[in-house]
Amino acid sequence: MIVKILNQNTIQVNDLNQFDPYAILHSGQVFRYWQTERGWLVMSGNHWAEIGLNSNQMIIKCDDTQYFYRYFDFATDYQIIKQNLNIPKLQNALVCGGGIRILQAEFVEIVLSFIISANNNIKRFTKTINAICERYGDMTACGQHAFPSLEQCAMITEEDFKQFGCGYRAPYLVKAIQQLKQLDFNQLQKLDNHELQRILLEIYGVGPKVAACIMLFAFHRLDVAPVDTWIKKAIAQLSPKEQNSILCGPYAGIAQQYIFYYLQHLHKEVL
DNA sequence: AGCCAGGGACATT
DNA sequence: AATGTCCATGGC
Repeated sequence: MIVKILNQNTIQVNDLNQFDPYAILHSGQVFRYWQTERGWLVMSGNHWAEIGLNSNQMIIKCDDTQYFYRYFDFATDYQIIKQNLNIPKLQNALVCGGGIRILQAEFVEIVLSFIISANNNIKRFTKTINAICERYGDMTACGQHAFPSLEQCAMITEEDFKQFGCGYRAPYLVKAIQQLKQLDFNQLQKLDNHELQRILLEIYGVGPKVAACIMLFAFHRLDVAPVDTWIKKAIAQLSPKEQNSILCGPYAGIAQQYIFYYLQHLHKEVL
C-alpha cells in the first residue's frame, strides 16, 4: 500500500518513491500551497492538508482523509505507470519528477485558475488567485482562505477581477462563472474525452490548452496532455514519432507533467 | 528595456 | 481549416 489511513485526520505515506510533495506542488497543477516549518500546506477548494515529516515518517494531517485520498490519487500505483512510460527521451524527466502524482482538484477552482493562467506566468497569477481567495473565500481552520464557492464567485465583478490583476481575462471570468452554474461536474464525468472537451471549449476563456488542463487536473483524464509554450519548445526538437510517443497514449498527461516539471526545475537551477 | 508567461477571442484569408 | 493580431501586466 502506498499509504495507510491512521485516523480521520491523518494519512501515513509509506512509498516515497511515488509521492514527492515538492515535485507535485511545483508541477503546475495547483497553485494554493505554502511552505511551513515541517513541510507544505495545501488548499483545495475549502479543504486543507499539511504534509510533513513526523519522526522520520511522511504524514499528511488534513480536514478530511477521504477527500485527500482521492485528491492525491492514492488508489493509483504510479510505479506501474512509470514502468509503462519507457520512452527513452523521457527518462531524465522521469528521474527528476518520479514522485509526481496527478491530483484530482476542484472543477471550479481549476477552470478559473487556468483561465487566469492564460498567457500569464505562474508567479504572477498565483498572486492573483490568492488575492481573490483572501477577499472572497471563507477563512478556514488552517489559517488560509478557501477558494470561493461558485456562489461567492458569482458576486465578483469584472472591475474586481481587474483590480486583482486579471487584466483582459476579467470579462472571461465573469461569463465563465455564469456558464459554470449551468454545468454539473457529476454529469460531465460521464462524458468521453471528445464530448467533454466540446463542452469545456464552450466556456468563455477556455481554449484547447486550458480545456486539456481541466480534463487532466479536475477530471483525471490521464491520457490528455496540455501543450503550453514550455512543452511546445521542448518537443519541437523531437521527431514526429517521438512527439507522438509522448503526447499520445494512455498516460500522455502524466508524461507531459514529468516534462513540464523537469523544465521548470532546470529553469530554476539556471537562475 | 524588452521579452516572456501552463493562450484565447476574434477577424481575415 | 489555417493563420494573424491583439490583449493587461508583472517577473525577469
